[in-house]
Amino acid sequence: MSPPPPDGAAAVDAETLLADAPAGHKRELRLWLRMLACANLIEGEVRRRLRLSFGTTLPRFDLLAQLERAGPAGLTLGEVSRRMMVSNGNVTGIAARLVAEGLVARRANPADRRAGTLSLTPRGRREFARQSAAHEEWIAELLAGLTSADQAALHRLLGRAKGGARSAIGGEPA
Amino acid sequence: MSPPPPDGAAAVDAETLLADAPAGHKRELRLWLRMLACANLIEGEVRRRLRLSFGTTLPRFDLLAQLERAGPAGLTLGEVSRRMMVSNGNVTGIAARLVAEGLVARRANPADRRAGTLSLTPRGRREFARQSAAHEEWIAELLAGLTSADQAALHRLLGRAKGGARSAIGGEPA
DNA sequence: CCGAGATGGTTTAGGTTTCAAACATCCGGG
DNA sequence: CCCGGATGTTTGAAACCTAAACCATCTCGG
Repeated sequence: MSPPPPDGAAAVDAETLLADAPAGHKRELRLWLRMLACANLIEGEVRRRLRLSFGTTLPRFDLLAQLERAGPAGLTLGEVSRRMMVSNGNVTGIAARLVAEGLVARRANPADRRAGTLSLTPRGRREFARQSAAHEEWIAELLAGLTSADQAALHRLLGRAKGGARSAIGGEPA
Repeated sequence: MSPPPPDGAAAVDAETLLADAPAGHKRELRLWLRMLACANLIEGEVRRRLRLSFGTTLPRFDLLAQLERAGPAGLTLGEVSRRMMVSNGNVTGIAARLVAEGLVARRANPADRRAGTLSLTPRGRREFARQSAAHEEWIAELLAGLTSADQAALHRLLGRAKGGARSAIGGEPA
């Protein structure tokens, strides 16, 4: 399992990781590493720009997006946690910071005294509108290397990959 | 009893986020959200399995992979940082834990007393071999929904996307 | 009414991550 | 030789993230 690594390459990233796996599933591995590198590249740039342009972070932005999308009724913490696919304890902290910044309001639910409901303040709504517009431009810019047809094909293939992964995760407790 | 990993959640995920953006670059946005969802789905499952099967984490695994690939000469902390595309301060902490666990050796460089060199211990090499084999199987399993042709096409498109993003990042300090 | 379990949230402990600032060391010019 | 800048690493603060333990409340059966 330790092939003498034919050393070389100066500019290396995660993709070069396993240039020569010995046996079977080398192709899948390379595909995965490329997908990961691509997603991390874009995500990192988005995080960087959110920080530089708005002094915020991706989790904050995502939470605001969920509330914007949910409308004036707002969401409970648990609902936000499910939609963002993160742990509930995580949402507690992010929401606390957004409330402290005045972008999100939190009020108690009279019907269920356990649940707190989050919603955007007017300022939060305004701020998210700014951020969201910039975010959309950034993504378009970062994906500008793809033609329309490329985008469609990629979208379709990723859908298939996502479905396969989801069934592999949910279906088989290997 | 906190709900199991926030994966199941039949209802909504990041993709549903912006079902109806008003204006221009909706298509790119949807593509990006799908890519992100797909990568996060797989990455999360890999993290989960690394934790359950080996009691380790993805960054630790990645660092071992870099050292394995680098061969017996090892790498400096800075070189590892560049290859993993993470900050140097980050590598300090991860390496410290791996050294404490006995999987990685750290020795001073007589030629440059600033730089520390990391390399795998025999135990580290053995342990990584186990983890790496399992990891390769997992990836193959998680991507099993794709035919060989799908994989090739996806690989090509992601390469194009990655190149475009890279040039958009490096080229224009917008 | 009352207790058991389910559900919503918070807290705690451990890791990961980044940035910025400090520190250590090397290298080159004067 | 010595000073300044470049380079390698560490440290500290703040945020994020999870899992697990815990608390508060709700719901439902008896």
